[in-house]
Amino acid sequence: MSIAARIKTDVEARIASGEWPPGYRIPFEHELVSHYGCARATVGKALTGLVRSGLIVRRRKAGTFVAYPHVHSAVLDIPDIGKAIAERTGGYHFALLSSDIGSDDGTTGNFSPGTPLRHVTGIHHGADGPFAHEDRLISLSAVPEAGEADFAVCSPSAWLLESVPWTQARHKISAVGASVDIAAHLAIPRGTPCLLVERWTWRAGAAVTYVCQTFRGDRFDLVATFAPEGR
Amino acid sequence: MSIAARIKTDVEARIASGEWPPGYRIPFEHELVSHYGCARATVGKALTGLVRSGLIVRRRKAGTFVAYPHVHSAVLDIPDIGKAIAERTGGYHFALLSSDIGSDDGTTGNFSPGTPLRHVTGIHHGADGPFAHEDRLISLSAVPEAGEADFAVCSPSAWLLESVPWTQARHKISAVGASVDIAAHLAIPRGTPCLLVERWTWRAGAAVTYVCQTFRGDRFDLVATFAPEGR
DNA sequence: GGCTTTATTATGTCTAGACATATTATCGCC
DNA sequence: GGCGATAATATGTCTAGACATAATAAAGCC
Repeated sequence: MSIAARIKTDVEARIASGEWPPGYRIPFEHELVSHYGCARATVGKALTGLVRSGLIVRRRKAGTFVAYPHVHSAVLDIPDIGKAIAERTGGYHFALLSSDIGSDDGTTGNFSPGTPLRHVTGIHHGADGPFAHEDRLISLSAVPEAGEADFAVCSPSAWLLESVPWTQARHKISAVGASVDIAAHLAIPRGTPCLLVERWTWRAGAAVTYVCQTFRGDRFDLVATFAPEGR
Repeated sequence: MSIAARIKTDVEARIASGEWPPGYRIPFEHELVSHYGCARATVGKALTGLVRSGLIVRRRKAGTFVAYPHVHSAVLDIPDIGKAIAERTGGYHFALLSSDIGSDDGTTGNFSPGTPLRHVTGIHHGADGPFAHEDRLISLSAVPEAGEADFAVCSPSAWLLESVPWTQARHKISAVGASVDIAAHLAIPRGTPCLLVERWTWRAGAAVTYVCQTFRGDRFDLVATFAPEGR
């Protein structure tokens, strides 16, 4: 493994572990240079790579800082649901349906069996009515603070974005007909086509949260733009 | 604009214009060094950036080559439909429904009015039946060769992937109920939830193709993995 | 010819500097 | 205190080399 790659890995590990939280100023280049005993260009290469992957931001004279996590990349923009709805409809609020604490029974396959979980369901409302249903599991072993959070005040999506740095995410996007339950919550007829977005998020290899969001098909679509760097 | 950025732009322009087609061996580093009068590290930086964006591939001793275009990135993998279907179902063929030549009447908004177009529709079949419906427009001003291509032999998706380097693409993903027409072609009841993927592709700023693919919701979903470089 | 070994070569990574640039902090002035 | 000029500093970009590495081409051998 090259020196630059090692520096990258080390910095990533500290960010993933939470040792260097979002907003933290990581060591200056010259400090990393003396720590690793390499040239500044090597440190620069490692940090430039981390900027590209969105883990850090750099400002001249000020230094290099851990970026605030956000669920999007340069190519597929899946922003915070609340923001997206607010932009489209001009209003937004999250209505909590249920919230309880349990543990993974091993049947879902999303977490290791026995993992303590917070289970939250709710509805995302736009200015003109219900927009999406959300069913979320949060691992309390990965994020113990989630046990205390009041999701009636702050939606789980927004809360997690603020609090937990993620290192890996996977989305599955499919089309389904609304179930009786979901249809009632979204005020649409049963069987109406809906966009189902499932997202798994990991931090440093540990599963953090699994969410299943059902969007009204007539009111939501995902847009992905591919314009590789600088094109 | 930095020297590295200029080199990058120049190389991108030649690839986008078709002057350097897929598979073409671009000048060696030392040739670019003498052409731009800069250090090898600067050329290396520019080319490394192009590797990351998937525009070129590099092989020691052999040189640097223009990559074959593919509709995917490190994060959102939307591969060739044919391949995807073949992998999932174990078989694949494309059945041409219609093929004609016309021009943009200005109502769709996908191309400039008057652009000569080839309009193709067809069905993607897996081993166990119809899988997706495709409705495609190809700009004959951007890709004149598309006027001659026989899409009964090679599907438009595969043909375009082989022939046209793209520089920008946009996807819109939504959920819809199958229309009467589409339902008949896909052998599903009318109104069945389907995943609608629309894709616009550009080359060097010029619209190349627009495609609207309707997938059976029960047989297809998209998966996007976010694992920014090295994570 | 077919095989293995060797030399060549283009890229991959690195160093130890240099100068440019953006931004912040400080100093002096009013 | 408020404001503008100035100095300090971290990053951005670059140079001219160096050695490592992987892949190819050539040479030699059976």
